[in-house]
Amino acid sequence: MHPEKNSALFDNRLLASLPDEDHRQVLMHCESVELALDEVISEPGEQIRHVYFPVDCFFSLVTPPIDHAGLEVRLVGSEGMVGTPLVLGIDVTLLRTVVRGAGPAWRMTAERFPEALGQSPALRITLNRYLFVVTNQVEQMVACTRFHVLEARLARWLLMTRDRAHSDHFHATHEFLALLLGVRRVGVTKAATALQKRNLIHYSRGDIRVLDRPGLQAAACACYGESEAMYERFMG
Amino acid sequence: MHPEKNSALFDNRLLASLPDEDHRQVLMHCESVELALDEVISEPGEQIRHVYFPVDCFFSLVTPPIDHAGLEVRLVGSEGMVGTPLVLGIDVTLLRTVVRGAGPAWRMTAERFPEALGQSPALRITLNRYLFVVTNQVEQMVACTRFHVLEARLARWLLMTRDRAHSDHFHATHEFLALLLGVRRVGVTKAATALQKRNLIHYSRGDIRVLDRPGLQAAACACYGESEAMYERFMG
DNA sequence: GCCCGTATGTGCGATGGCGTACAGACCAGG
DNA sequence: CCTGGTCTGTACGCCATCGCACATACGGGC
Repeated sequence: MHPEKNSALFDNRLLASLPDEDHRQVLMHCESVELALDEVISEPGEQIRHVYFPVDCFFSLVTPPIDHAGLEVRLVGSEGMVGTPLVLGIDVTLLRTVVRGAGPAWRMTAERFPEALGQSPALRITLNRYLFVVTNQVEQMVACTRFHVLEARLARWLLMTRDRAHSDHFHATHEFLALLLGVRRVGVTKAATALQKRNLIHYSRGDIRVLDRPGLQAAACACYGESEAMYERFMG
Repeated sequence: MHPEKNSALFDNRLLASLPDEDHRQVLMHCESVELALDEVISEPGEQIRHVYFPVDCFFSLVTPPIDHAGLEVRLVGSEGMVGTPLVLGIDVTLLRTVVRGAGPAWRMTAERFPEALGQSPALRITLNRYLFVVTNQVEQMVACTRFHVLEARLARWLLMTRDRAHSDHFHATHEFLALLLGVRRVGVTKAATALQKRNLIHYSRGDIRVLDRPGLQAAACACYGESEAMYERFMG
């Protein structure tokens, strides 16, 4: 665990935005769990058994491989939830969900979740809004992935991960990043080297550190800011 | 209008799947409208005034331009609806919606829509499922746009449009296709020429005709089949 | 029947990413 | 302290697409 991290400072933002009464009621349905790095929460086509409200951990949601390997389409941290299909009453997921940052989360069983939704209109409204935002972020990502060069996409990913890790310091090898971004490992090495040479980041054997956040944001595509702004506009 | 087309044969699939009673009730809230080619239904950020259930017309939903021009992320015909954010209780859209195939649709005002949703649980369930499918199709599209070459993507687009136009014959210039697919016009010309040389399609000055559907499907990426299969699995 | 605008075809150098191969660098465990 | 595995750096030819420029082709309107 990184010393600069203090989980007690965080809560899940979706739950925190609820009125106290609803907040308490929802948490009564939840249990507190500690998630381990690289733990697989779901495989494509599987039934959803729990929804997760990350407190100080985060997840990577990856498309199933069809022709090629998968591709990361969402990064979910304490600003979101895992198990969104259940908000629509659907109990399967078509994405692979992996823990990318270890830490605590609230967890609710899929059986209890509809009950919680029924009890708290505020929860319903919040999660509906969240679904809207996420959907639009993914739509945006289609364009981002199409138009933006790897270096900018990598910078964006680093910023998004930094935010969700609540730390400038986190873990990901070039090999792994290549899988998430849908490019060759060598491509990541080149892009990462470029960012490092500009003193925006430092890395070594999977150990990544963001040195210059504003600089990194300048190197990233506008999608980063757009995406955050969209969240704040509808959820903030 | 194309002679091979007969609108009376079609209905909106989402509405058609409802129990008779619900179907009738929903239609009572609707008015029948005839949409014209290139009519703009919404611009990014605008308030939604109507939802549309296409009967024999179809729409193109395009992301807002950020760095680059937009990019088509959805094609909606009689298998779907326009105005999906309202299903989540949100009355703005962040996409540009344009009529790509003229024809009839059912239309309901944004004010009446929540009422209709409340009256018919079957409608609610159907539209929730539809949202789930669409979301996953867009996620898939991130990967498709990333990995597949233009010729395959073009073939896929032609097949999807053919299905939604209910005809092998429809209209789109290379210039326009380039905008939707996020590539140069010249790229579309090259890809389309290749498909034409293989006798899969014929085109001339924006007039496109699919000659060999199975052949075109073989030329398209697997995403086409996957996408259709996903719809059938959850909506069929 | 000519003309002009729209649509399509072609050419050329540049570039970002691909696939593969191999070399160095670092760390943990025997 | 050596060794083997993991991670990172570099090299080379190839390909899809880019950006730009220009050439042809078709067809409706005067």
